[in-house]
Amino acid sequence: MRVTREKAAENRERIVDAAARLFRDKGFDGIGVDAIMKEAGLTHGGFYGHFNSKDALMAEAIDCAFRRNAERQDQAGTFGDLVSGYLSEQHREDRANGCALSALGADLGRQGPVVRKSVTASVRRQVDRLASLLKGGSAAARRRRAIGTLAGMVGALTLARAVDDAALSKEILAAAREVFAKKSAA
Amino acid sequence: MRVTREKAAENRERIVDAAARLFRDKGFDGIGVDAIMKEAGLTHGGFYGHFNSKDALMAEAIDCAFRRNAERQDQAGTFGDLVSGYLSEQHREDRANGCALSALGADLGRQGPVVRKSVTASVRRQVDRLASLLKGGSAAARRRRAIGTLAGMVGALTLARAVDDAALSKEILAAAREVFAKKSAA
DNA sequence: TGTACATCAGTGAACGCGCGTTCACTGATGTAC
DNA sequence: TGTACATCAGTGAACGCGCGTTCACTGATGTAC
Repeated sequence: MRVTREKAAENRERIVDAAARLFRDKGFDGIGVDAIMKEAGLTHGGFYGHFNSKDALMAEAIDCAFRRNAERQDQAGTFGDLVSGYLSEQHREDRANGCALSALGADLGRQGPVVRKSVTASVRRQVDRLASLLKGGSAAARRRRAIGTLAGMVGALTLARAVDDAALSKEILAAAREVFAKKSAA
Repeated sequence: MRVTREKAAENRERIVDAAARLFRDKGFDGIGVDAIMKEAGLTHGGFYGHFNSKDALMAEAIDCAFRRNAERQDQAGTFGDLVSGYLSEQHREDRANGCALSALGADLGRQGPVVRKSVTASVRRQVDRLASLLKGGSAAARRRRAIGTLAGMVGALTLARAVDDAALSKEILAAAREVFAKKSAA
């Protein structure tokens, strides 16, 4: 049953959107084309009318995830707000809509060139954004501190999610907020 | 062909050892029982004489990986040495023998209770170790800084491996060393 | 505007491969005498 | 110490399932007149 071109384009978007969430939630290997299509309200057979492969979807999905998060961060005000929001328990619980770097972590380094390129662009963007919110010190020092902060954010969230003890998880986030979100001198 | 009990125990160790390296290198889903057994010099059929499931091996393998790294770190001298070593390009290249937290990252949070428990114990141990190497400030402040440092280490290595640009990867490690390895006041 | 036909988005069955797991078998080891 | 038998670590074929991918088909949309 053919649908309008408009509707088809909307379906495509829904697939990418579902994939962006499901990949972050379950990992690239934790979710199949079948489940993604079902989540998008379609059947799996139509998948290859929209994408060449699961890999191609992974690339688009991660791009989508990065774009969404970038838009959201554009709203967050200060350096401290951005870092604290990232290191919140809410973000820890919401892998599906959170930062793709911490949701997919080490697996990103094992992906193909298209995904890696997207990751690299996103890391650059996030470093620039953090650096732009810092004051004081040389530009080089601000950039160094931005990199360290991004690393701390990604690492702390990863650890807070990996650990099976609620108190320790909470402590990790709180300590990281203390260390990274404070506007101490650069 | 039966082998001596001694040889069988040694074979078991070789399986765990191979798994510990291969899982870190390729990810839990990136390597199969077949390949692990081959790496250990055996055929896949014998696997279930040693382990109940691939999951059971994952738990033992990650435990083994953590133990090895803990032993190695017992030798590293100062706080700065430990952090700099972790944030070295050599460590970045050697996923298979490096830190399991950064090698498996977000996937750890999706594992079963046995793996998670092992991860939690390792995180605790590493935080304690880092805190014990810090001087100055209250015990609580040292612990906070230890947590922040561990997060920064894991995050920076993850990012350095995820990025596809050699210069940026190098810069991330260098910046993280600058931010985290320096013995600035707590 | 209406009709006839071509197009093509989506469906659902099927394919093929990889992988975790099982099993009958082998033959060297371990044990009982 | 030597012999006979039971045990069991490892082998390799096979099973079954899931998953990425393909394909013939459907029927509504888009287009040509």
